Amino acid sequence: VSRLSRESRPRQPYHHGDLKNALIAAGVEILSKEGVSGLSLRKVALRAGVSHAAPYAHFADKPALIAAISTEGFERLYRAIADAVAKHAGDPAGQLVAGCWAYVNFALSDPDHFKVTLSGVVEKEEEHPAFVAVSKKSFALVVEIVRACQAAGVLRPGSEESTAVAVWSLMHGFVSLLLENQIPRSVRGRGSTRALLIETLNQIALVDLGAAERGRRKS
Amino acid sequence: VSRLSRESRPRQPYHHGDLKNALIAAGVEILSKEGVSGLSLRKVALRAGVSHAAPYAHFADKPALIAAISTEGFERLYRAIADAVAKHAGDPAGQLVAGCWAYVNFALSDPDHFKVTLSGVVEKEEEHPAFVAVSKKSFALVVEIVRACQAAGVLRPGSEESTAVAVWSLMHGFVSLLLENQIPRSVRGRGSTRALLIETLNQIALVDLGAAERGRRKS
DNA sequence: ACCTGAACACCGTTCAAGT
DNA sequence: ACCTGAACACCGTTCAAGT
Repeated sequence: VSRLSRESRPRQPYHHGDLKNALIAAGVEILSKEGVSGLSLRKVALRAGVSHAAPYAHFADKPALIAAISTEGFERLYRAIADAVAKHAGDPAGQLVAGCWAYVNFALSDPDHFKVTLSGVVEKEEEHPAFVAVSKKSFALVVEIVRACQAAGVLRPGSEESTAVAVWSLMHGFVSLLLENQIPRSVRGRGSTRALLIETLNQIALVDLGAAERGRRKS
Repeated sequence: VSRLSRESRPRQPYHHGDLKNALIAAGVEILSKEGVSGLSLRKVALRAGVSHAAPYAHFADKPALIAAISTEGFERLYRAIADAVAKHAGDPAGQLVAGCWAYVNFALSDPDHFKVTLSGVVEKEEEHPAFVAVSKKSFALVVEIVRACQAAGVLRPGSEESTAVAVWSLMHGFVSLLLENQIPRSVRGRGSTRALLIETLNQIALVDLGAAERGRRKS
């Protein structure tokens, strides 16, 4: 009998379709709502509606689940930047600003997911190929933006990769310091987060990246 | 009798001189050796030679101890940068490079202490005035370096504070990405960490910050 | 293959009690 | 004031057992 009922629902697993992804989704949700200190495997299992030991059928341990959550976050980030780049095709300065703004926006809208994504895996990267893949893809995207900006005279000429490292470092540091409240009120109070971002990017650019925006507002 | 023995060792507390600082030191040690995941209040207490409940006489909870460890780390960082600045008095470009190198060095020599220091406190800063104080002091030091560099034509003119935010962001992002293995091998393999730092700083500087160093090597 | 329930070691925190 | 020991709720992980 049991064999027959199994054959009648051939690919339907035990509990519900896709526990692995349900666990990742539950983890992301808890992270957003309760922060990293509230993220426990037992709570994730409870939210997914399974026993506290069930996750071990899909993840070796807690760090493995966190790696999956990080990968999910990095993919979101990549898509956000890629969308920004697509929306400003043919406008390198616009791509630079929009791409960076997407980075800032992701971090501010879901700080804990961002933090886990960019500083949660650390060791044993080789065990998480999907994470490494999206990380490489993202860096390649930054290199692409930098190349277009260099050709348009928006960024200095020179090694694309070195400049990409500088741009990403500048952005990542800016966002991190923002999240950690390390940017003094005297600076933060001077304008919107977006204005502050552009002011910061202007330190590395050869043109005034805020000019287009201000022009648009005036016209 | 008990009153007499207490008067004979008047300022000698119960167990040993200064448990509060002993707990901080124990925490820093565990952090360096076992990483942030190995840092538990119970282990800290054990290492300091007291019961697991004793820390609560000095710290409200675990976050309070972590805040103290962060403050300690930030003070180390401040001293390292201040030393670098002092050693290169009258040489703004040298101060910039040496100050940034001190930052990188602290992060690489004790990654977990660095990470906890710069992204461990987060909430309720107003409850940790010593942390806020050293953070402000550090930012002021960066502003000072920036001012000297602007006067010497090493960094662009403009708002000192905005430029300081950019310099610190660049540095913090660079170090963070380095620690998280987010800088591709194709870039990291091109030279020493110091050479990579200078290449990154050059993206924001008006002069070649590596020139002095290369000149020194040749002469 | 996928999941449950009991079990173990470890953790943060509280509290009555000791000096 | 400073510290101990017992206690509680929660956690990560393992494992025999169930379907």
